[in-house]
Amino acid sequence: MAATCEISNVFSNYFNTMYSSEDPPQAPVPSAAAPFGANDLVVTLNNQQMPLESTEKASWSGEPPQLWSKAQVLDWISYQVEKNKYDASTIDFSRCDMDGATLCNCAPEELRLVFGPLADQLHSQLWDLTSNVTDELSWIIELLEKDCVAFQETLGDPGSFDQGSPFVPEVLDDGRQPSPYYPGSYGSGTPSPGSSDVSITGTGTPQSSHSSDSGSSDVDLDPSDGKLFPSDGFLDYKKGEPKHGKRKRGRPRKLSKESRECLEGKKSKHAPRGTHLWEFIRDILIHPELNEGLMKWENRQEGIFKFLRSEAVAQLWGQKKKNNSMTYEKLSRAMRYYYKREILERVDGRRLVYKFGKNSSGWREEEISGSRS
DNA sequence: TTTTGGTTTCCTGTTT
DNA sequence: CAAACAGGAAACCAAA
Repeated sequence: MAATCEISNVFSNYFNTMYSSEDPPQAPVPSAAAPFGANDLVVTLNNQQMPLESTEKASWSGEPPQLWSKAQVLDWISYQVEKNKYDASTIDFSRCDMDGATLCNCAPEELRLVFGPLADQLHSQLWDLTSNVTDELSWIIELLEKDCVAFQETLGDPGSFDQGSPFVPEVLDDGRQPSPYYPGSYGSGTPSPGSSDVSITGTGTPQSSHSSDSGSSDVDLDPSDGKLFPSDGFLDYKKGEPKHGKRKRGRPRKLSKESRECLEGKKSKHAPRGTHLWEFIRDILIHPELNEGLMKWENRQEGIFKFLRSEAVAQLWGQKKKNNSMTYEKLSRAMRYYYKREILERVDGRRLVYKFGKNSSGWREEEISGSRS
């Protein structure tokens, strides 16, 4: 039960944050490659007090603007006004009496008449929302639904998660409690905005040659792939071997009794290449509103960061790769391979702490803001 | 079809 | 003692 609620919260909050955290005033955004204005989030880094509390769901969040009611439109406008510290007295609210569809049809000039200088901001936000919501939404909803089923089935079997459920908040090592929700922002397959645009604007490092593939949309959940977390028990699947024919990637696990249970018909298809692990990590880090409790910067300038909830991050990565047996141990092995490639540098003596290396990109504030202009 | 990059999995040993 | 860290080895898979 707790787990189910947790994951629901995760995604609710994911929506809230993703769809409510639009462009800050200082940076309007041509982020075609940045789904749901992901880059926007970056610049709000220091704005800890978002107008909308992360735990509070905006009426309009998670819904395509075209479907907003008049009330939702007003909510959204109020939110924008507040977020941008805009002087609401200059807005003619009587002219805001429109539903989402009408709002979306407004030309920038019309918006300007009503909203003045805020209009461009609104228009750009609206554009982002309308163009980005759909795919992500369906992807995540599908994931959520399946997760719910799976988790509900899990509840009677507390031991199923040998790593412990990442959705149960842990006490952070700094003594803090993680946010009340599980910020599963990334796992939902954020199409790694930086992996395409940010990487390119980056340092022209070696990986940029293939970052196009890694940056391609990784919203790779084929809607027809209803077997992501099969309702007949992904937990069985997670421990087991895939269906006959193809073996699960990686070194074969030793056959356990759980494995054998899975021999019948559980999916084995792995996610197509998408975001690389380091990009996944980076993207969690550069969305501070979403990753609260998962990871944090130790030193943003130097690219030093720390895992706060290592197993949760690993689970999220596993979700993204459709591999529910991912653990921090395995994730960290992949991280260690990055040392050689200088995507990461060692940080000796500090547990769960890593540092971006010279072959990484897209995490520096300059790069991020640079890619937006 | 083969090669290759990027993991994933497993393992043993070491360090914190 | 548990959790992380290290890094070798082997396997997998998608893309080139």
